[in-house]
Amino acid sequence: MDLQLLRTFTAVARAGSFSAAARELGYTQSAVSQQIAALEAALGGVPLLTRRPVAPTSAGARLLEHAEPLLLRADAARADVLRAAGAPPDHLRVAACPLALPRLAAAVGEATAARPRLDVTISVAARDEVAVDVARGAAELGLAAGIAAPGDPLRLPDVGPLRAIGIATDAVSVVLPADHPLAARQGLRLPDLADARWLDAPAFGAALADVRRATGSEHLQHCVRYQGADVTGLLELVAVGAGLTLLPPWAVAAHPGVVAIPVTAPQLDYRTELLSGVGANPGPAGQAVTELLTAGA
Amino acid sequence: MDLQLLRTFTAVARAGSFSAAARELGYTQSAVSQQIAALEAALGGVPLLTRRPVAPTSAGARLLEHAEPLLLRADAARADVLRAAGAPPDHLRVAACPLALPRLAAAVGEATAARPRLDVTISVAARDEVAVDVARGAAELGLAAGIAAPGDPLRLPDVGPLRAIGIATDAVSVVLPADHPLAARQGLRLPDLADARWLDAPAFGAALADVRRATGSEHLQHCVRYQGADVTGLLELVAVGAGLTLLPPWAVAAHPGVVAIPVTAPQLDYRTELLSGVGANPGPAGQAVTELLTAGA
DNA sequence: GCTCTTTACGGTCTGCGTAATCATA
DNA sequence: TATGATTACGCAGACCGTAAAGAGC
Repeated sequence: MDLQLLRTFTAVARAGSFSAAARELGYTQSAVSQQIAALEAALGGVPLLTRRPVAPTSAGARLLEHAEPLLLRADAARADVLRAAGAPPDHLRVAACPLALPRLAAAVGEATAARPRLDVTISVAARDEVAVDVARGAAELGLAAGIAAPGDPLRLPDVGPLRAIGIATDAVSVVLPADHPLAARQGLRLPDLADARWLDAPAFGAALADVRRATGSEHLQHCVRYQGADVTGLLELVAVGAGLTLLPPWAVAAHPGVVAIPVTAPQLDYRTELLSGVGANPGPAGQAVTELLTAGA
Repeated sequence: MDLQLLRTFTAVARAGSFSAAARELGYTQSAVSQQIAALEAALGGVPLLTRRPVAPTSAGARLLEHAEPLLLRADAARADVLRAAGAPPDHLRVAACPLALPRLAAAVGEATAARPRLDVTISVAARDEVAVDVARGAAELGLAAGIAAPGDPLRLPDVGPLRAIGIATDAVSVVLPADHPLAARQGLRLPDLADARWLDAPAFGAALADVRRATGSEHLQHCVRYQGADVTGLLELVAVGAGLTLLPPWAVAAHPGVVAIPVTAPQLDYRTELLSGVGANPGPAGQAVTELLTAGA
């Protein structure tokens, strides 16, 4: 199974058209048609796509599920090899979850004070995207944050070997609208909130899967998904009753309309990890930032 | 990056010789040499192997770490597609961890009583191998067992989408030699045992990584690794002081020379999960066994 | 000097593009 | 009928095997 065929297959499935995928990939229609035929032949003649309309068959859907991680890992492998062989970069790129930014800002500020010529790009992304960026070499360092049981590492997508160092753990609070019946409590047990509506906020490490594990509720509620990276927006959604979320209390501060109640059970940490390539040399700037970030831990 | 080149690369690295790898793969020496050269060229001209002696460079070592999971996932993808398209098999193959065998035996026994023509192959493997076997299609069903925090799923190697259903949780005990100073205790806290020698017994879901997470000890002791699938052998090792291990108390029974002390902290479950392909139809036999196994949960 | 890898070269096969054909809305 | 996928065909490049050359112990 050639990865190039897989790439073409995903493009066709995504575009819903051979011709559109061909344009996207710089092939002719004919070439794409032949590649799909070759892929189907290589897989025992199983049809992967229905034609007209073009849509994945059930077998094709299964393949699609595998394709993205496969291509991602292939990219990660290439990036890893190039990192191991190449010279350390002079420009530092850091991908970070929104709630890791204060710590990152502190470290970068200190580093720039020490070495004025520092050249850093910071990009904000959800936890999984941070891991992906580091794995693909789009960033030298990553700061991922999210909810984990005490002592557990974050559950990052499997993008191959990554070095992950825990640099901080904060407490976890439930963020509720101020007029919520439980808003006056001193502490809350998550299993008691298993039936609540939860916001799905992957950028803040409070993705639905995390919440479900923490609350122990099997069925996941239909809920609002917040793709933004801005805490204020998330808190606004909580304030208007779109759902609850889990955050470290300092992130809520004194936002009007919401309150943060400590979680008493189960024991949870809001954990921040520093991600980097296993064999990578992040360069002098990356080294400096790494040391500053890990020093606090 | 062609997967075939990667396969050849791993063979060369494993064999430590171009010619040996060529014989193994059915190529000529020359073809292997050209494939390696092509792979190095595709990766920006980075040398992946030193020649004479043939050994991976640091970049090659990074690639090797990616290669196995990549090839594994590719196999899993192929198996998944074929499962989705093919007819359900009439022969049922089950891969199971040793400590899941009693439950499996009960279910298979009941199933064979109901349908005498049942055709089942059972193979015993470590937890990770069970997951790999199911993913690659070498088994229709898998029974994986191991230690997890309450509510957490087992930490299986990422081999793509697998359906995992928890079918049982048992208590966890520390298995100690009978003459151990702590052998008379009623219960034990694992953090107090962080400095103990632990056996590394991956087949029993007590791999070192699990133990380290459970005990909270960062440094992993040099220890004895037990690759066997036989509980008696493992208990013998404990009896002679080779190290401790974590098992459900029923597995220890009345084995001479060892005692099982319940773990009081942290909270741990010995969890058994039933694994199957996501879109797979396990066939009538698999269906029957699945129902019997999940009925108890 | 011997073993093992690399390079050179020729044949075959794959894979893409052009263009014609076919199927479907 | 028009859009879009498939098939036919020719050519360029990839890939493997044979054989000669080169490199390291």
